[in-house]
Formats: sequence, structure tokens, C-alpha cells
Amino acid sequence: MFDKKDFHEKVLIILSRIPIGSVTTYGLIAEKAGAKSSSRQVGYILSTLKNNNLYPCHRVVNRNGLLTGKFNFKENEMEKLLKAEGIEIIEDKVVNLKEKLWIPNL
DNA sequence: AACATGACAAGTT
DNA sequence: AAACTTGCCATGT
Repeated sequence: MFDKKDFHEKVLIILSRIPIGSVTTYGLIAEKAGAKSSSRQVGYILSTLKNNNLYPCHRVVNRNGLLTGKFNFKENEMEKLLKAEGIEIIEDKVVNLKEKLWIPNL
């Protein structure tokens, strides 16, 4: 039984634990937060955070490694932040995603 | 209250 | 392999 508040909370917790230099996906976060099929809501939550800079929103990409949320940032802020952490981006996609991917664990 | 939309993902064609 | 379809569910109109 997961109510939306729990889900939201867990997402934030997981989000705050993404290591520098790694990325993770909406689906993985959703799964660890207890609602495997709610990956969409994860993105929605991030958008409501409005890039507080309190959470590393830029380290979340879709399962393809594509920077789907980049338009929520200033121009190419997202890409810049990731590159600054050593993540290579080509054509808005994370290069070698498998290596950079961080699997959330509680 | 009903309907459309979205920072996704998995399955089918 | 790429395009299309379906499931999902909180938010906004």
C-alpha cells in the first residue's frame, strides 16, 4: 500500500542519494519508491521541484539515457552540469549509460 | 466532474 | 531496427 505522499517522499530521498558522476532513470526510481509503473509521476515530481538546486534533478534521465528534462532547465544547464561531473553527452544522450547508471538502493 | 497532457516504459507491429 | 500502441496516474484546465 503506497500512498502518493510516501511515493513522493521516497523519490526525494532516492534523488538526494544519486552519487556525483552518476545518473539514474525514472523507472528505477519509481520502482524503488514502490510503484514500478509510475515512472511518469517521477518526472512530474521533478518538474514540480522547479529545479530548486536542492536535488540533483539533472542526474535523472530516461531509460534511453536521453536528457528529456533539459527543457525545464536553462538552455543547456542540464548538459553542462552533467559534463562538469564527467558524464559525456552526445546528441542529448548519456554516453555509456550502463557504466554511469546508478541503481538506487534503500 | 470530464478530458487532455506529460522530465516514462514496455510490448507489438 | 524503428515506429507505433498501450498502460500509468497526478496535475491542470
